[in-house]
Amino acid sequence: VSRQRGVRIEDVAREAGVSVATVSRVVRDHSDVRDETRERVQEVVRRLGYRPSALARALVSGRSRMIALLVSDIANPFYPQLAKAVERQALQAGYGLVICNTEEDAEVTRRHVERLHDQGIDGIIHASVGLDEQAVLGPGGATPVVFVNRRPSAPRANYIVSDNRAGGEAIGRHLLEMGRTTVGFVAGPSFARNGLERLEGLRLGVTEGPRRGELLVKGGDFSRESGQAAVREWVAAGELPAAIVGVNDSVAIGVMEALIETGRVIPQDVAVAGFDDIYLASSGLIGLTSVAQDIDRMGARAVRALLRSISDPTPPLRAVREILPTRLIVRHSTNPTALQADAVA
Amino acid sequence: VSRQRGVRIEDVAREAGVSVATVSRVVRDHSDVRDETRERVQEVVRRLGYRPSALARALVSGRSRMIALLVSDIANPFYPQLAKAVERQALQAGYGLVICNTEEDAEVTRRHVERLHDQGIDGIIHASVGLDEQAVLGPGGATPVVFVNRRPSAPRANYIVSDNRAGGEAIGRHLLEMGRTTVGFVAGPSFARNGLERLEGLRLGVTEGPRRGELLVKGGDFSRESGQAAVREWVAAGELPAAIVGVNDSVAIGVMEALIETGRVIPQDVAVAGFDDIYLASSGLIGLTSVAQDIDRMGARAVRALLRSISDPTPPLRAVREILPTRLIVRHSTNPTALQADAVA
DNA sequence: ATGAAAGCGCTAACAC
DNA sequence: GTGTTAGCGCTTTCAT
Repeated sequence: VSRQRGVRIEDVAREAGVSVATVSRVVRDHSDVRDETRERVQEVVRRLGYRPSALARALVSGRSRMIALLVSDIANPFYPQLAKAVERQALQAGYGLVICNTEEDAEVTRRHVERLHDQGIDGIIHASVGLDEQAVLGPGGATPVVFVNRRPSAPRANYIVSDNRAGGEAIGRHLLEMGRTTVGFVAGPSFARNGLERLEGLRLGVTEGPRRGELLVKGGDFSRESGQAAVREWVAAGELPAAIVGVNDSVAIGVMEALIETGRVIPQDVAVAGFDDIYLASSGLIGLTSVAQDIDRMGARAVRALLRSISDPTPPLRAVREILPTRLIVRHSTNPTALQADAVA
Repeated sequence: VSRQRGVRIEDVAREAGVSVATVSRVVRDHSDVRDETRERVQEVVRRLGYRPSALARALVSGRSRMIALLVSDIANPFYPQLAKAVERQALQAGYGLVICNTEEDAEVTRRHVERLHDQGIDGIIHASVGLDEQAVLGPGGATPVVFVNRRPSAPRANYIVSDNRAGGEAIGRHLLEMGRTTVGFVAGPSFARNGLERLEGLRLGVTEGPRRGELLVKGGDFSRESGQAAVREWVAAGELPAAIVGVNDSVAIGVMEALIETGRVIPQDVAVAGFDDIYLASSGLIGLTSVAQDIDRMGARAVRALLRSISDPTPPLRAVREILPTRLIVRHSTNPTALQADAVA
């Protein structure tokens, strides 16, 4: 009936002349096994090529050693980098990683979470929480969740996010320094807190600093298209700002595209900046000024925090709440004299 | 001892006044259940919020309803798109998807495959087979594998790839038509068959057509950096071709970067083209001529083929071998008169 | 230090 | 149609 009639623990036990309990102890590095016995068992394990069934282990132990990463859209260049960081850290801790696309849809998230729960997932890292916060926090109540990238609204939830506010402020001040007094912001959807925080910071930088500027905001999502659309609307209305900031680099690239298309020169006519510092931002073809996040650190810390709350079943007294520093990378799109490739400010 | 003391099938059975077997039949939509009984059980299932444990099911049935997608590097923009296509199709069939980064490293692949096997994975789609072909085909011998994107060397393996040869040929002919007679190709690693096929096709298009050109080849990998390096070497040697083709779009973008950096104008001085037609190729900032693959179809077919060979344990008489058509998308990087955004040739 | 035995939650014969 | 039962492969008390 079974499909993978491989070597079972029982086979090892028989061959080594010990009980299954002893074999189990050996393969799990449990102490309380005489060295001689241990070596004999290990030899048999090697010889027979025994591999414990993760399935059976998970069933009996209640731990699958699998965690999940939820992202809105893996095709958004920011997420693959995060995914790699998370995978690396997870594998190192002996955990497998499942990546799920939520498509910013609470129902899709709910289905994923349900399936993951059925599969005995040990924990979830959600990088794109939005309308689906309840879907991930609610049902599998017991399953630990750590939010990254976007801050959740639940008061006791764990999160590790970047200092988007400081990043926005840095961009704002930088733009003023470059002599731009009207600054446009192409925002993200209102359910994404990182976008709101970026706007908040930008507003601070533009309107509260020693020099003052004016801030124009247009709604959008995280796509190139919404960057293009915003520019076209501004152009049509005859009120194109002297600088435009996208809620992320994709949007900023869309902004650049539409500007070029309408004959503007970047940055002479309009300066452009974004957030995330995706790999392509540094390309000589684009040279986009951007606020870089420490993705590796975010991923690594998230995994650590998650594994901690998995192994410690008691609800911790205080939730994990970390805000990682960001740094502004100034490139050609805001400063024509910036080094072609990479100038760190 | 157990962690998720949820509702068990036994609870449902007791509450509904039937045996666990009957409940099992109902939740699996098995026939041979009286309508009245079925409804009563369903009501209890709903009321108690019973969800079958995928773990227990997998253990006893030998099917985890999980498949894996292996890619060399999820940060390469081609793969996320493929991953989405595969995920969509898998979910629709009731399967979960695990994505693993092989880093082009056979040992990494081996570890992934081992872990997946331990977890009872039902099948594997490998999108980046290279030196790790044995690692994925060998040990879990029983686990079905379908290769996509890169063709495997094993004679009886299943694969679904694009017609890279035809794509290369199309680029070659197009470049000759645009008056370029010396064409450079920045190749991929020799273990990646898609790269070899692209070169083969390009050679055909450049040297065998009605018009003749000269082909120069430089080694590289699939990264932007190798595109840059190739250009720099050609420049240093004073033998920069009139057109350069990258083994993929990332390489082509690297080529463009280095050309710009050395003061060349694209396409007047040097025309550039690539493969994959990643999302960014169509950007007005880049406008890269590229050979597009039908990624959605590739993903969908791969999943279907995989699920077929999962459900039919008998080794099929003939392996699945499909070659999907590609199409050349001409943009500004080879044809200055091409429409800014998207011109399909 | 080691073994025996009781499950983990479910499916699949096989009986009725 | 429905119930009984024997596992799937392992971990984990509890004895010894």
